[in-house]
Amino acid sequence: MRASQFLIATVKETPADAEVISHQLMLRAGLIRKLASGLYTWLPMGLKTLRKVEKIIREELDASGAQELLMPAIQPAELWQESGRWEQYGPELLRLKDRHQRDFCVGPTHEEVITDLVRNQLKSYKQLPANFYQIQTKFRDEIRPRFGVMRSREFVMKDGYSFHINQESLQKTYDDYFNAYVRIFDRLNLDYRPVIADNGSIGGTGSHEFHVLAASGEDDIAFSDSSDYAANVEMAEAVAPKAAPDAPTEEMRLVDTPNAKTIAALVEQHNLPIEKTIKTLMVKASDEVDSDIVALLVRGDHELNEIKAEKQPEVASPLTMATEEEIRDIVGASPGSLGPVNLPMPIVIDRAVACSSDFGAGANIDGKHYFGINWERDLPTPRVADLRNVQVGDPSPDGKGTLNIRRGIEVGHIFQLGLKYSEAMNATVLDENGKAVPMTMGCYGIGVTRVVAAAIEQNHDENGIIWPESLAPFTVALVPLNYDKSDDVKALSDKLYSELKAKGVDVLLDDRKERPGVKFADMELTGIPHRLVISDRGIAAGQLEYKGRRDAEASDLPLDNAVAALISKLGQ
RNA sequence: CGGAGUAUAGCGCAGCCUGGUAGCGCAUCUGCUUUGGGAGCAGAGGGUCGUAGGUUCGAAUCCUACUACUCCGACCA
Repeated sequence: MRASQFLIATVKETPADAEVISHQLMLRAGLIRKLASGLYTWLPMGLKTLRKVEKIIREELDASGAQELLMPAIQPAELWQESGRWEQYGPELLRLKDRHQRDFCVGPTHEEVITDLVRNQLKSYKQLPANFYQIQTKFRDEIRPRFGVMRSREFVMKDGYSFHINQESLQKTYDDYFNAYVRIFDRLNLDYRPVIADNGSIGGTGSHEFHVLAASGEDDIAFSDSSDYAANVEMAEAVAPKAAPDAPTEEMRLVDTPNAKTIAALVEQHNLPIEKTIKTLMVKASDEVDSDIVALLVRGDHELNEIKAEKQPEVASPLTMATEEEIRDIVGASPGSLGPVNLPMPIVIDRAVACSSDFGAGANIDGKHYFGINWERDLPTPRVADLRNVQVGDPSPDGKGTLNIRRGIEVGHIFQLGLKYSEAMNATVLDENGKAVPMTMGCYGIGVTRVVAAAIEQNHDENGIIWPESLAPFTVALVPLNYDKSDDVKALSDKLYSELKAKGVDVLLDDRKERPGVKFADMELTGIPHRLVISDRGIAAGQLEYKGRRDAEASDLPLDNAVAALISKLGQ
């Protein structure tokens, strides 16, 4: 490609509304332009990269046995009513009516459409497993789009769906997808981790997210320092610090704590170690228990994990904190003086609380706490559960090493759906006995547009993007100086350009009538991995200047062997 | 959804408080010079000041409504 015939829409100034580096660089390098909140045009330079991501995904999925198809972006409401999600999905689902006043939505995902297709096409267990994917534009009306294409409303997603006669078959395809994702993200040169993820309300039996590690990520990932254990903090198991509490050494006593309404104040004013304090959180109860609210106890230095809390049978879903009035009605004290002693409601305690001894907690009397509380001696041990977020330094749940926590950008998610959609939508096949059975399903997503942003978060410097070759819009930039004035420079540049093109190298010839500084800055900003400078000076010396995008200094290639020497540098 | 803020040329901003008919930098166009790190000089073009209404002799400026966009929040005992 000649730069004079290609839109190079670089800008010097950083756009005011771009927060994260990838968003800033995608705008500055001329990859995207905003149309409206959460809606972006992909300019030619950005689309080249997007297509390279798609190509890698296609190659690996095709090799793993998935078949590509393409479904409509607009979907009829009937299918969503069948699955129950027309009511469940909420305002993120963009709904619209056609000229006949029939209801439709713009697809945020395609479980309903693929399930409808498969139930109509596949009738026998002999046709399973079936495994389809598409790369297609989705729309989710996000509460708050941000970070450019990282969280946009319209985005390109690879979504795959598989159908099986049993769990064993699903597990095999699930593993195939897992391995294909590993190959895809390896080829994309991303620093990523597959992590154990929440199954969400869908249930099912297994789920992994693939996270690119980056400070701007919106999820916390916990991973072991000495094994490959990694999990979303939402899911990471917090193991008990020890098997049982120590024997009591203190008497339980009622202490006046008029100014200690928070754990921090309690610790500061009463010389209590924070790990000897207990937080009592009150949430709405489910129908399972004979109470309006339930108490959840975590240690003062720990945080409640809302996902784990919501899974407790005593707790109403979605998790809702009790109001101050509700607490006062039942307990007769304010938040800030709550604790397990004499508490008239069901209690669930975290594992770390269960092995605490001589601890302090509210007395359920305003301005008073009990200190020196011990389970069994002072009150029965309530039901124990894993309720808290893991923290840095916690032991890894697999028993190997301790946990670190870093931010991650979710770029992929694989999910065992089980029978959720096939039962709701009556998607069955006949088994060996001629009996209709619902198909077991899996679904598998990659945020294609988000991958581009995530890659920039990991690969940039003060001069711009640093593309790995697998993602670069162009592999090589030819930068001639005085292309329009020097016949020698022009002849050599054109010759190199056609030779590299003939070898299949994706090359950009910067034949623009610009000063050298402009060309250098643009080639660096847009992140092209290899650069050759063609100048009269170099020609006279019999050399071409080469610089890799990550190199500190340029080096020289012999002129008579330049193409071969350059090609030997590619793919390293 | 709750809170805060912004809206003036393609981009980044000043002007608004204290009303008098719009300006700066970059970008664009023309000419000359320059040509290995986002050039210099000279000139030019480009704005219904987000939209609608109000106050006023007069509104970018004051008032009202609306719209769009941005940021913060939705872990607290």
